[in-house]
Amino acid sequence: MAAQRGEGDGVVTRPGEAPVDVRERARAIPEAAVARLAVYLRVLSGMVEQGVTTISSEELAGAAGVNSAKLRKDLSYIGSYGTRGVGYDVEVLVSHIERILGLTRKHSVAVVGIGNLGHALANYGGFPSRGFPVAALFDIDPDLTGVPVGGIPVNHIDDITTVCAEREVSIGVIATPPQAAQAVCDRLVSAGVQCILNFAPVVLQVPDYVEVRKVDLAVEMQILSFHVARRADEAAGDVVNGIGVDGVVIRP
Amino acid sequence: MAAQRGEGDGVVTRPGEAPVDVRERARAIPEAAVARLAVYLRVLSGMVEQGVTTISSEELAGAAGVNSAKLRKDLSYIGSYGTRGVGYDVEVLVSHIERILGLTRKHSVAVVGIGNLGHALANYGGFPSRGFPVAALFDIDPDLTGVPVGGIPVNHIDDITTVCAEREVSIGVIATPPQAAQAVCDRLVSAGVQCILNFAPVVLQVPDYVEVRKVDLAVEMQILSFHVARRADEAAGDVVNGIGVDGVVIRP
DNA sequence: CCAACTTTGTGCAAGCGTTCACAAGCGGTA
DNA sequence: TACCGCTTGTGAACGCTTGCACAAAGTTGG
Repeated sequence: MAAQRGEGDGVVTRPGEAPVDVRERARAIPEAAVARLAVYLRVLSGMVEQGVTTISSEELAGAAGVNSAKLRKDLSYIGSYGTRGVGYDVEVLVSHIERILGLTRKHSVAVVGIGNLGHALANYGGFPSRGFPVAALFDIDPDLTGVPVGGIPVNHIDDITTVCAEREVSIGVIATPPQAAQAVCDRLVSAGVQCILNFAPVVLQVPDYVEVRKVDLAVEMQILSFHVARRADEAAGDVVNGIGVDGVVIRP
Repeated sequence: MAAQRGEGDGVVTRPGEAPVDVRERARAIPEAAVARLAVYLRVLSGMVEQGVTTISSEELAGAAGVNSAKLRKDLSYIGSYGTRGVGYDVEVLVSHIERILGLTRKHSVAVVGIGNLGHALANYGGFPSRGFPVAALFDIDPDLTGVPVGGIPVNHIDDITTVCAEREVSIGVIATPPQAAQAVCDRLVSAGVQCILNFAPVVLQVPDYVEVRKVDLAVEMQILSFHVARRADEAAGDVVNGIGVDGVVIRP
């Protein structure tokens, strides 16, 4: 445990070759910055297509919807690849972000639960085009077994363990009803899948070494609902109390 | 600006009635806590169905996958509704969280873009059952106009403004291809929609008063990819340096 | 070659959010 | 009633993230 962090151990003490390598760097990147790097990457990919070769932090930040200082700090986590007075070379930046995000390897994806959402995910072009080929589909319904969806035949969930191991699936996507989610998750884990994207509205229990990200539509809606309510209350309440927005007093 | 926060201004100084009301409280709840409240609510709803009447912070925290201290702090933002030595009354907690999240009103939803994802969303049972009735669907394809999806006929996107205003839509969901997203967003905004849930992989430009939340599948996958890569590098690197997981030294 | 201008990379301080630790409060029991 | 054990609610410390502001470093033009 104690040997994991710090700058005085491991890599740095070795004199030869790269002094601070990707691995050491990757470890230090804040989670929040990683999420933004993915956004920058998408924006930059669009730039490449438009033939843009160079971009300043100000421009890129604007396109990504963040503060330029934050953008520069985020990029500084992955190294210094900009040119002062000029900006960043778009292609260089793209390749470095891809490297840091681990996109130089393909990550096979398995989708479990071929309902409405599962269908949408299986057909979603955004996955394969960004290095996430869908390698397997699973459902509990025997009638679906063998039926191709998005070009891939559906397997039965009893075969998750074998098929996932066989096809070297590294990311499992759970799009099942909530009741089935934990059981599916357990199977994925026992198949060696270490990363899970969970669309089912349940809190999954997994071993420490498994990374879970969840997308919960109901939660997203409720957060929006909160803002609607807050706004309505603010408008009503502020006037009632004789105080308008920004503390401006409203005469009765 | 300066009059917005603090405890010595506005509401608190008024002696009568409720001393600190919902409005003032809602404003102070951190965004992160709001997201968790929605999760607590779902867990609690499950508890109600199981007939559980009382629950401790420790139990609820476990079920929601968070630290119990964090849970208590989150609940403290909405008021003190627990009983020391006992725990929380499940139903009381549910009704207070619903009130804070603004779920006492119905929030009509419009889904724009009836492709794979749009279909899935239109048919998603989780929306109406949690107080988010789907009131309108839109697509650019004239062939889809009038066709019912999930019981609701699809309208053409040219009619967004009128239909949304008419049906009092408060939340817009964008499930279009990225190219169309900004234009659709602009229409929703001009229809008076103040909250948007965006599935398109673009950064939307909106006025300050509009709340946007985005769900970006590619970004989620890339974050997972980052963790896969980091883990692989760690394992490889640590062994190369003669140091295994948890700092255990591996003899050569 | 120098000066003026542009843009990066980063030290630092402020702001949030999380976690700890414990006093305060409640129910049960003798 | 007085005590005991349990659980909440919260002040305070800590750590992560953000935003500012500026030195460093590069380019361009003369």
